[in-house]
Amino acid sequence: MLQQTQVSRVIDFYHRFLTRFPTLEALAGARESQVLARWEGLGYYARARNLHKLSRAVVREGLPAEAEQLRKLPGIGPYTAGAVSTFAFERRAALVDTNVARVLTRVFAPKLHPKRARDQKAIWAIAEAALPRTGKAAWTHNQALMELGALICTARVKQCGRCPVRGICKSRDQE
DNA sequence: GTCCTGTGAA
DNA sequence: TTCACGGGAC
Repeated sequence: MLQQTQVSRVIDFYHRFLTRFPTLEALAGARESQVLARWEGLGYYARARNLHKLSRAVVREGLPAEAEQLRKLPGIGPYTAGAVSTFAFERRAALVDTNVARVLTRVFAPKLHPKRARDQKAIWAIAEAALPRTGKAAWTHNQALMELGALICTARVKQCGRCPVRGICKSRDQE
């Protein structure tokens, strides 16, 4: 649900969705039309169809922990694969969403453009290089990167004065 | 108009 | 590599 969709918009849909489909088995057993009905208004309906397909695959074969394996599931791209691997399994996996891409480019590589397709490889390379040694530390590191992007290093009004990494940031506001 | 915890198809 | 896909907030 969070793919290209703000957290504040997802929360209500998320709770209503889980009330209707409390388990993966419940979701897998539902008709696609029922799943789409609960998605109505959220947009990007391919996500609902993919999630439904995914539930059936995972009920059958289980949920892998490695990003490379997660990638094979419908609707799971590079970002979600990394997010599930690190947040659900505490693996040492990199993740780049729109927030992280913005934070990493601002801090380490101001010449890269976070939205530009041809810069994505370089941004992922930075994300890999910035990863701490252990999976547990990676969990915290990735959470911190995303929170920094969501709360401080935001797209419109960045709050450099409150930023914990302003000392090493290559895009910090001059005071 | 830009942005949001992107992905799959062309 | 580029593009369509939703909808709401700013």
